Amino acid sequence: MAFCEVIVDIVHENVDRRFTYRVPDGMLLTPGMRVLVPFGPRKVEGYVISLVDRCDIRCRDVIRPLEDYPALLPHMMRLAVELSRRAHCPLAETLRLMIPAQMRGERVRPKEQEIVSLRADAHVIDSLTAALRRAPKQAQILRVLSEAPDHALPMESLRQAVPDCRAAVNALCKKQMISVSRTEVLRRPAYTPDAALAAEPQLTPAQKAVLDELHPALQAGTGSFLLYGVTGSGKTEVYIRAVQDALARGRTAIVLVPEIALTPQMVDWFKARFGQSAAVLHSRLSVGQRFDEWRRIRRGEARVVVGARSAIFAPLENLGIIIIDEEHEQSYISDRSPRYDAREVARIRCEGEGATLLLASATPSMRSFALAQRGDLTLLELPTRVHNRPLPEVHLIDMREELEMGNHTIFSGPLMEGLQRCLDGGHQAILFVNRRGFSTFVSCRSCGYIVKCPNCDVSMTYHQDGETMQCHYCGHREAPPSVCPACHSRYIRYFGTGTQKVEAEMRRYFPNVPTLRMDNDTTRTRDAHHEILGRFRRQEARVLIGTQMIAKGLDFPNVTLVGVIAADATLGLPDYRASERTFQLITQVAGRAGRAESPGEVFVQTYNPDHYSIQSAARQDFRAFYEQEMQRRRRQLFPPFTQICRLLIESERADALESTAQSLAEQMDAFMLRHPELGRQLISLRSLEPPIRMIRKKLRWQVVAKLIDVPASEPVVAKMTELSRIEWPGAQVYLEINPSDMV
DNA sequence: AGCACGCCGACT
DNA sequence: GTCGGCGTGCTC
Repeated sequence: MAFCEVIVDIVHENVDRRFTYRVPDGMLLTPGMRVLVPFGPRKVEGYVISLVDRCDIRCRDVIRPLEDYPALLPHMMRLAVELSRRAHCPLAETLRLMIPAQMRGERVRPKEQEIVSLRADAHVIDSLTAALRRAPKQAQILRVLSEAPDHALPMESLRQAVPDCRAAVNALCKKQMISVSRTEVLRRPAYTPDAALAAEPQLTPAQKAVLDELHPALQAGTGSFLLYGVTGSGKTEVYIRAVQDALARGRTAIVLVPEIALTPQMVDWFKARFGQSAAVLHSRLSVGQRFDEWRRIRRGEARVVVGARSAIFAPLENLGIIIIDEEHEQSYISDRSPRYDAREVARIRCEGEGATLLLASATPSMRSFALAQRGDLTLLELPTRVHNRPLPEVHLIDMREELEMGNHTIFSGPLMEGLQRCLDGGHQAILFVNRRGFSTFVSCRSCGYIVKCPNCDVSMTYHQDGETMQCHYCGHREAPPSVCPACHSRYIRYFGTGTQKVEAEMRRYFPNVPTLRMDNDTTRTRDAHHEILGRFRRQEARVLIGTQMIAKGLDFPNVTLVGVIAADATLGLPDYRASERTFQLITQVAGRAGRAESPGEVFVQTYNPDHYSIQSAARQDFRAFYEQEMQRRRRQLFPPFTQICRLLIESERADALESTAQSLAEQMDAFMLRHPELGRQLISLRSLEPPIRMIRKKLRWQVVAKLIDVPASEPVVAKMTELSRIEWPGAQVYLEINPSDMV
């Protein structure tokens, strides 16, 4: 008798264990296969964990396998187990990460196509067609098929060549002259090969040196590296060569990039270099395309996977290397449950599968660089740009001085002059602004009243198009008031700068210069991203104005000027990483300038010209920034020296909010009291109001624990995880670990 | 998570 | 007398 142990696809503690089912005679099951099983009164999907040959209790039969192959490879199952252990979540939750979401519930299936093929030999066709004088359709079909490659055509194409051929096809089938078979077709994303992209550039000595260090590690299937390469230093070519190295030894590779950097140009480029063996997973694929790419990987047909965060779960075997580009990006942390950090998953996969890990960035994260300093990662460097092109010259502009000199516009004198020079020289410019919209707040000059969103505790942003105020948290819109709701004065004014205002000011000072704006508002539609960048590349506009999304990865050879309108906008956020983010943003955006022959110039406008993150970004001096920031983190007990865990509570009702918060704080206190040995792991435990007290009509509160870093503090995190998973009456509780902001 | 079983209020 | 409220408990 054969039995199998199954994890049912239900995410709940109560059923987070193995259930044993009988494998009916003749049913072929292996571990990793997905099955349909009876579960109480209903049928649920499940994952076969193992096969066993005896079972003590009476058990029910597996209904059927969902696929005829194991969707989960053994090492992927081990990965799911490890992740569920670390995240304190049910195994079903992490098993779900290992397959395309649509595969569950059979919401996506393989696509099949009817293929019509000729059964007779080619040389008998002529005589046959002659015999079919009275059946011209049949004759035509035979002729078309005999001219087709392999004497076969998809039914669809045949129908195009020979309209209304159904009856004739059936007749020929009966005569056994042709046959119709069903074959699976892969839905592949459209791609037109571009020979120009396929060229192999000559490696610089620095690139060669980096690859020489990677080579032995790849050979041994070990090693974790941090590649610190300045903007424009040719990191991508290093990735490609390292992947080629892995493929050459029969192994496979994953290249993770931030979704925002997965532009069509980038996709085309990887396909040009790796052809059919590359699978590209990005958010613009259809459900079917994603599923088919996944299966191509699963079958070993694709051996290089280029994709965003979730591609870290690509079902590759024989993994040789994982490369994570723009390693510092927050987008590698999943915002949905189960929360995972793709960089952590990569580390686990590399260790478990004997692969090399390569993290890379021009602005490494504090955490990774600290690991490199400690020797847990091997530091590799590309300190100069390719072809010895200089890093752009950065001018820091003190906007307080501009104000004193009577300049009340958003452009400083030096930026204006620089823009004029750049445009006169026939070049292009990028202006970076941190906020979308026109003005960041609407306020009364006589009483100081600030218009707030009725659903959220935040100020409304004025948008020029449509003359509305918008809430960037809940999307609420309303018309701006003409008189102050508080004091009835008519002195309502708009303050702060967004992308729309910069666009308007550009029109005012440079009326004949075409501009493009790229922010959340102009990239709503499917291909808007691609389209805007395409137009800028074709020089249809001279100036590109945009938010974060233009800061990274873009490579426009004709851009010689980059302007940062308000460099300190990110500094004021309630986020221990605010300085880090500011440094990264300025450095990355500055890196967009002077990437080809003409040198670049960068203008950074700020009200805090003395701040170390702005100072070191202006000098493009990562190490100086790193040293200062690490000192501050150590002094103020912030990550990576500690771990911040926050229980965020949301509720429509103040009483439910309060009672939940109180109960959470009490339970944490009680837990700490019960475990005195954990006392020294806890730096602080506080229950306090967050900076934004309401979002979408939901009141908010937080219980924040500051802990000495893992693993000793793990039981505290486990307790907080447990508390966050409880159903709280009238309130939602979310656990965040080292949250990206504390609003 | 779902769904059944089970024990108390307002209705044909 | 029944229909239905949602509390508790189980699912191989």
